[in-house]
Amino acid sequence: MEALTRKQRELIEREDLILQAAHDLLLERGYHGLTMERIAKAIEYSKGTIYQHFRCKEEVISALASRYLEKQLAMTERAASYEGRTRERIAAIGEGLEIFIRLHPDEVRILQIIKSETVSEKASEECQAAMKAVEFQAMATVAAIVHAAVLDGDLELAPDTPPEAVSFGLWAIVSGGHANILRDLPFQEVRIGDPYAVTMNTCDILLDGYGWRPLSTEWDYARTRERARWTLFAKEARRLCGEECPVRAAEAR
Amino acid sequence: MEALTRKQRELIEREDLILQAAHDLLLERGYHGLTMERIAKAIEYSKGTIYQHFRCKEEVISALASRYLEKQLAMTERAASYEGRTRERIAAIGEGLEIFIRLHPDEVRILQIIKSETVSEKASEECQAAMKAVEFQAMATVAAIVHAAVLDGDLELAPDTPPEAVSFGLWAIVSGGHANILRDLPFQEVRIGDPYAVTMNTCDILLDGYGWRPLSTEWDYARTRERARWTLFAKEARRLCGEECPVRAAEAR
DNA sequence: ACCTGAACACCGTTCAAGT
DNA sequence: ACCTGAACACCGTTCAAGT
Repeated sequence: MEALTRKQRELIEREDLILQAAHDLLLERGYHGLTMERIAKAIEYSKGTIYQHFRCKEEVISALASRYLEKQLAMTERAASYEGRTRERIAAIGEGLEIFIRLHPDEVRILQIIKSETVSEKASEECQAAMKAVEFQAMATVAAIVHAAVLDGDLELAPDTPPEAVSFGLWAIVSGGHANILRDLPFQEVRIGDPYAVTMNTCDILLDGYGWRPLSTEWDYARTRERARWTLFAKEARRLCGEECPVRAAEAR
Repeated sequence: MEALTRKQRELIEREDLILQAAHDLLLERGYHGLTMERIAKAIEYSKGTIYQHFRCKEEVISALASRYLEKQLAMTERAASYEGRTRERIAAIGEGLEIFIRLHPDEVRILQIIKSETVSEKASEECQAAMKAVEFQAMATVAAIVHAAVLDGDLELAPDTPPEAVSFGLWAIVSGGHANILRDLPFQEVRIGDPYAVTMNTCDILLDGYGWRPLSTEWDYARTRERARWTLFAKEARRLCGEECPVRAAEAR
């Protein structure tokens, strides 16, 4: 329960330096271009020092990924607190995730690097377990809302369908969709102008399929998202956009 | 238009050897355990010889992935030929993909390794373009069925929804779902007994959401899948299962 | 003409020596 | 007590020498 010693603060600071350098290298030069030597040079310490913080290169990347996952989880939980109908809260989470990936495509890309076995095969069990725990937390948050919807009577689930099946489906759409988006396939060629919007829309249609009321034909979830965007994620949203931002519109007046 | 020379046949055969060895190593020892030295030893040629076939290690893996993608595409196209309503053909494709991943989880795992930038960042442009082309072909096959459904009147799409948006959604569910399945998360803990079944069911619900007739409440798509399984994928299905196989059931009589 | 494996460059990881 | 960087092991890639 002590305050941190100067030494401890320095250690934390240095860890931040390492992770920041790793992030930059990973994006500039890719997985193979990220080397311990280059991290060391960037932070002006020797290679050996990095090993006081991390057991191996892959655990550096894992640590980065854990950070981003936690950021993502924080946004999800903030979104889950949206005040409104259960299905609106799901829409708010979707909005949060979309803002996150649009704002930090780099970090999502790093998350995908880490999820591939290429990296995880060398990271320690603890590291991986920690990451999976964060993901499960996010799934649980969504499942709790599904459960609430059932209790509210807004949603009826078949007896063999646990609430987690719904969150599994949403998660598959979002993670699968974003994975494909980041590989920048030529979407325009197939008339998919905005793959983010298509991903969100797919979630809406899925929940319509489940009969989760109010259906997207009876309720304007685009409005819900917009509201969530400016009540819960105003800071992030402002960083993200130009014209469509009410704050700038107000300034223009 | 010549028949292949003996030399050419030998080259092809050796390429098969290399890929087989790479496959085994990748699964036994992972990406970092796959080395050119070990491939060379396995095929009883020297390291240098491998470079007559492939430009670098990552292209060996790419070649493997291309093979598996083509196998997957072949199954998809076979499934697309299912005789029945448009939505049944989609169900048949789902069945084909499920059989594929159940039968060759290793190959799907390798596909995911290759899709991560870790590997693709070092593979050549041609290699990557070839892979993306195969994936797009699969998307196009599905989109064509969606289009046929619209023409049939079984499906109405909003004016801003191209058929590809539907195939994008299905693809996201299947690839996202399977990616999560292969990371073997503790699904039982959240009452998801069979994540494959949940993935397929999510696709059904999505198409219900789109209002693609007949809805899954009006038609028994489990039966459609079963029929597709035994008319189109009998060989694969037999390799896959024990009891539920009609052929064995017939033998038991 | 084709194959080999020594040689090279590079990288992750360790640890004896230095402060 | 902490940091350094030389040293080591290993791997991808090349290419001169061999058949």
